[in-house]
Amino acid sequence: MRMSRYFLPVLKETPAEAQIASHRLMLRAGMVRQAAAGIYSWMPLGYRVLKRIEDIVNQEQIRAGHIPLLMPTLQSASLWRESGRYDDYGEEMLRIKDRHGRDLLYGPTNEELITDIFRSHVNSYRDLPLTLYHVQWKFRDEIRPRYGVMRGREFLMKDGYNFDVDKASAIHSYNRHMVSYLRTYERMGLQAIPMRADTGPIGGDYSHEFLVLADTGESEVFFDNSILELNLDGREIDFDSEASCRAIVDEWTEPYSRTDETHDESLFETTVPEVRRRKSRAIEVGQIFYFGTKYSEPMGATVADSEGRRVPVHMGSHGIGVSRLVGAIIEASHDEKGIVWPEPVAPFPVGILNLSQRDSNAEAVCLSICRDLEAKGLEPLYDDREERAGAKFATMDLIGLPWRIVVGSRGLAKGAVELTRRIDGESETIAPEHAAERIAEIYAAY
RNA sequence: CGGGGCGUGGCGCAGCUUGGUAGCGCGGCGGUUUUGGGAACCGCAGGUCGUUGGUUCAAAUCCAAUCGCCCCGACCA
Repeated sequence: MRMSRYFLPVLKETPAEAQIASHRLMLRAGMVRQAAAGIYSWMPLGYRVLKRIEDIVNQEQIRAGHIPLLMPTLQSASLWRESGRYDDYGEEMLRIKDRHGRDLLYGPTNEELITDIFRSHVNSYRDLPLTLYHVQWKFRDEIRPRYGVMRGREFLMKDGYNFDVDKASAIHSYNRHMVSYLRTYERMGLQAIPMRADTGPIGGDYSHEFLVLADTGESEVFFDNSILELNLDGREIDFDSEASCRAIVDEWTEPYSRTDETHDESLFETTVPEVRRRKSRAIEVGQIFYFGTKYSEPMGATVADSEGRRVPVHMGSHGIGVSRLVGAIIEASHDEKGIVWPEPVAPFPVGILNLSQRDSNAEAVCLSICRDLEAKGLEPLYDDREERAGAKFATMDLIGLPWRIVVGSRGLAKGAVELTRRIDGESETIAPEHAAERIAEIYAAY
């Protein structure tokens, strides 16, 4: 993509409303524009990142055996009256009337809808287990939205729902989700720690939240430092195997890790050696629940078991804050110059800076590198603007592409271009004809 | 919802106390000179001063109402 033809409205100055790094940087990098309090338009660059994250979420869901569908944003109040949550949910739920005076709501979550779908079409234990999910916009009318997309009112969320014939099977679904979530975050370059959580308004017995450490996080967390050493590191996982999922869950839930809601100071002190006790702020980026028959009973979601008896299904729900992750990743990965995208979620894999825009040779070299990259399925962002070097560097640093290739007549005289890594500024000189190959090698690891 | 603050060109702000026909920096457009870390100069364009009503010869400025946004708190993925 030629920057001169792209739409990238970057800001040199910081808009006054931005309080935290991710919000400030998303506005400055032209990723989002606020449309109303807590509601944002996603500009092209931000949209690309959002899609990258959504893609990873989808891939990992499908890998775990979960099935995508798409439910509406607007829902009829009647199902919510059936579950009893129309009144319980409170002011946070945006209520709307249509022209006939019927009560609608902009869904803050989808348990009712999914349960309705399930009960209409699934009747036998033979159809279980089943996990359905979607990635859809939600609305929660927060009293005070803030921190940009980190706590907006409208947000994109992956929410999934598992249906199992009994508790044991539902617990496996719970474990499978935990493992799949760990994989998902790890692929985005994030270290997300599962922590025992309150079940909140959704209800139920089992719940873990996934938290990313960041000074600006809204939660206070307490954990055993040893949990930071855990990683999946691409290990093979059999999501159908209860034992294999449970082993990973055990590994991650063995070290103490809790949010302030569930923190137990004396347990913390007696079970974790002092040198490993850590306290931090963190951002919640996902949560999983097992809630048994909370919705299936009142809503009549039952299946015939192997003896022909109708039993309510055991359910769980699971959420990943897709739009929030964009902010969370920036909180976890930025410096004074701008964003530092991890490769898997970067809006473009590499930026090409032409520092000698009027040198036709430099232009030809840049275009040739672009073609080579595109042939390998990598789309670079080519800064071909009539700008001075400083402005190009500053823009590239701000938008945080993980790699940049600098092409200038000075280097070309020696037959070289410069390849630089955003995170640490480490660079190497390389022949232009090898540049694309080098980038492809780097990205092959992701 | 309680407390505080702010709405002036795309962004950041001054002007308001003490009414007199709107200004600065950045950005944009044209030109010249520049050209490896946010260039310099010249010129130009762009503003119903959030909105409505009131006071006044005259309102960005004073008064009232209203809308929007931000911060602290309670609430939350």
